[in-house]
Amino acid sequence: MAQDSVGKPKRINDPQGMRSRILDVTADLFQRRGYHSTSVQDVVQAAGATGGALHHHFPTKKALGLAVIEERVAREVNTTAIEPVLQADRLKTGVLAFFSAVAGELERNQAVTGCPLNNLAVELSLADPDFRHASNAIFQRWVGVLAQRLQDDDPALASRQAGMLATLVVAAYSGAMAMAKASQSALPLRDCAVQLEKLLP
Amino acid sequence: MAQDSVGKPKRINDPQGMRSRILDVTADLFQRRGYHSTSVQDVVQAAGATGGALHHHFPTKKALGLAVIEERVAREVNTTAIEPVLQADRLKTGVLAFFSAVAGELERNQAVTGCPLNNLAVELSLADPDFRHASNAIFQRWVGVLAQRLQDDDPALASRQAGMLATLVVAAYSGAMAMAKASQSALPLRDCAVQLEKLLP
DNA sequence: TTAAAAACAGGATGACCGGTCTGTTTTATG
DNA sequence: CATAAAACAGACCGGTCATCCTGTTTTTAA
Repeated sequence: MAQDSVGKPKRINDPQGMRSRILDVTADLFQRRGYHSTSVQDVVQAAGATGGALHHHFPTKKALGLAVIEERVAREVNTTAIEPVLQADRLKTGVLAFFSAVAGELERNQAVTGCPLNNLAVELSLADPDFRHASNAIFQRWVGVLAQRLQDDDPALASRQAGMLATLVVAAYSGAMAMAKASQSALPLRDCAVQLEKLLP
Repeated sequence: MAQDSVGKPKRINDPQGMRSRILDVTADLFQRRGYHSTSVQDVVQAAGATGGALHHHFPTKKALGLAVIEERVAREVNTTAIEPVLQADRLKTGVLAFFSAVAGELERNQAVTGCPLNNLAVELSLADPDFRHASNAIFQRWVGVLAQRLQDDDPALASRQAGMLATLVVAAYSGAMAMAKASQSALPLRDCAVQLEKLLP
């Protein structure tokens, strides 16, 4: 019952937690509505924060968007698209598992919100060079890792060829997600997976 | 010198021309900046029109966006992506020519603005069901035409298989254009074309 | 010829946007 | 304990946004 003698603080300063929470809810809002349709007010409300707190951690909306891309989108691409592929016995197995996993999740959910990287890259690449570079860096890393894995699987595979194959995998996924978003169906993803299976070594 | 006896009209009413001009400049603005970053003021200025004229032809921004998708984007997909494929001797030839033509144009221009259908589909599919349906209809028609052409080329090809191949072609193109937009390079497009060549019959 | 509708003109409006600003509380530092 | 910096609170502001509104001109149709 008795309070600590120092009294209850009216506020708990948790800079890391606050910043992380803001990034989380912003990434979620961006995913569902996009960058331009999400206002900083929306973020403040959804995060249960204040304008002052938001401005302290992210002085501009652009800084917030950049942080979302570099810290949240990059992380999600890493955990959902890159790591599973690296852990599989072969790239082909991993890629197909990745496509299947995403398609399964889309079918479980009621709405297809698309690929976060693709969504923001398409919306923001021309709006600002910084956004473009941040998006492109993730694409490049993604393709690079897949290409490297292809060469690890088969050392005889030419580097150029591995890069082109990896590019197709990422492009097919991004495009299929755009089509899935428009059709609200996981079918494009599954269709592409079937075809990629025939092409990948 | 002398004016016509009926006098010079202060204004020329050209409803079709005005509507068409508005759609043209709006499609261009959407392509470069996207839907939400384009204001109706921007459209009015770029079209050399007035708020009244714009509101007369398109009472809301949504109506304008819908018309752009249904009349301009659909037309562009048709002329640049569908017709060349139908006119080629085989789908494979047409698809490769299409990829190559787009890549060539990207390399000639200084900026890669992406695929108009993909741009708007990704930005607007979740914003409004009407936008989504309009985008999806174009995707569906595109895939449908390619699949039909595949079956025409080879009557032995299963319908399901043709549909999946067509989906991959469209997805690879859309995704490659997103990557091209982020990297400001036509390379993703060329890479995907090389890989598709190996897969297409 | 005349009435009505269509095609425009252009200003007004209220909501909302991102950014700023001042002030208060908490925490780190010496 | 003292002091400064960091972390947050919350109001405020100028600008922009999409839409609406009232007129005026042109065209159609009767």
